[in-house]
Amino acid sequence: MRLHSARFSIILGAQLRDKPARDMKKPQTRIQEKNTSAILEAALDVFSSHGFRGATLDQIADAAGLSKPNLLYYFPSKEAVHTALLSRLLDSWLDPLRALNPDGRPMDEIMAYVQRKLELSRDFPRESRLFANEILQGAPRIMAAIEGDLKTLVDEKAAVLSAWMDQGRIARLAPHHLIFSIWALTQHYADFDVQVRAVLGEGHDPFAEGGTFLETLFAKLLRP
Amino acid sequence: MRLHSARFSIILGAQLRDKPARDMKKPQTRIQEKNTSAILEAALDVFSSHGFRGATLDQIADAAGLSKPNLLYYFPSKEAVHTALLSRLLDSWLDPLRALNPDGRPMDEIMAYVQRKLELSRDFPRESRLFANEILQGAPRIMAAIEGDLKTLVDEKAAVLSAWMDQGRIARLAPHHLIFSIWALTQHYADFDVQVRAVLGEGHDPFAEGGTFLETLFAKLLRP
DNA sequence: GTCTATACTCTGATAGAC
DNA sequence: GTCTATCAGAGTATAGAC
Repeated sequence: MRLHSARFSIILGAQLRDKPARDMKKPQTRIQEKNTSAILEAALDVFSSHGFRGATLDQIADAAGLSKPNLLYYFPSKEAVHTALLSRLLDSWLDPLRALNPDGRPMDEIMAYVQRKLELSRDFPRESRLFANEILQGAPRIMAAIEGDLKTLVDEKAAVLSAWMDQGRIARLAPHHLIFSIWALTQHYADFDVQVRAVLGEGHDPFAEGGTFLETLFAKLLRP
Repeated sequence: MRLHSARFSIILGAQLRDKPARDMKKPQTRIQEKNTSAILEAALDVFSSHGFRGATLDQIADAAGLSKPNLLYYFPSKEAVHTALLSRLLDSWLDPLRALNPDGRPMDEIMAYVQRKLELSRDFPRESRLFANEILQGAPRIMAAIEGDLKTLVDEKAAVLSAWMDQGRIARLAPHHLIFSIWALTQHYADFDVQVRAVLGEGHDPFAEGGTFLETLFAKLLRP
């Protein structure tokens, strides 16, 4: 499976960076816009590598090139920064699954989904780890969205997969677990990146090799 | 795939609980032994659900039924508690892979490994999350072991898999990535437990369903 | 061995000058 | 809008009584 760095990632990248969030002050001047995104960029770095409680406003402010009170001028609290990041992320995170087309060719659609998810892991590993941190810690700030939008979307797409199975166009499998397996396999390359690289050693491109491997895996798995 | 809660888990459970760690004061009296394991039990709870920095000694001491200074009588620092947990964990964590027998029947050996890993996720989810937290945050306190023991063991077992592939006894695949896929798929059920349960809804047993799904997946994947 | 008291640092957040 | 100064609380760790 060839991962293209092209159109899809660029579009999603723009979404991940620019989509306004609910708890964010609406940017008005150019300076405000610049500072706000500097804060979110820095916060993504810090939250994704230390978790919510492990991250400090000092670290974020430093990385954003602002003073701590100045950061708190843009966001009312640490929690608000985190929420702003998560709410921007979740929506974009679901787009690849939304794009799974019930009228497409089953194999192509699923393979494209796997590929898009792997691209997300490759191009937005910090976002993946931010999400993983949140889930790992019990999803205290995101549970509603998971039980709501996420579950709704997954149920809908699981029904699509199930229909394809009924028609004998792909192998019969538990559709929800098929989706979990795509998440697990693709996100592993982002979330466990340091372990993957350490175990593979020098001279490997985990994402390229992973892409090939996953293409084979799902081809064999889905063949009716 | 039927997950048995029996012998294997009990043995590993004992290891995870009782194996002495390097940075731990050697228990001597019965009281010391009891307090030390109460601390480690409590620390596992807290570290696995909040990460290293997110965990506090207050929480751990409370959960262990001790005062904070008393906790610090048994372990010299927060870091020491964490290290004690991790070093006990890592060794036991690798046992299932060690047990992969080069002289066994390839399919049986790999399936047994998958099953054991899934049992670990089911029976020791906190340990899995402790490990995931550590890797996610860049493995600052465990990198040496990953580049050392873990890599050595994986390389060794990858060679076994590769030999089986050469003999045509299982399908040809990138052996390291095959191992990653087992880790990713089985650990997902522990690490993303709240998401899996929220998406599945009521009335599901994620681990039982996952066991069946993974058995099918690897049967199809490995068939020559 | 265990506790109370406390030292000292870090952290999130606010006040108020400019 | 941005900064310095600062507060109150939480955090790790230690001293010292018992």
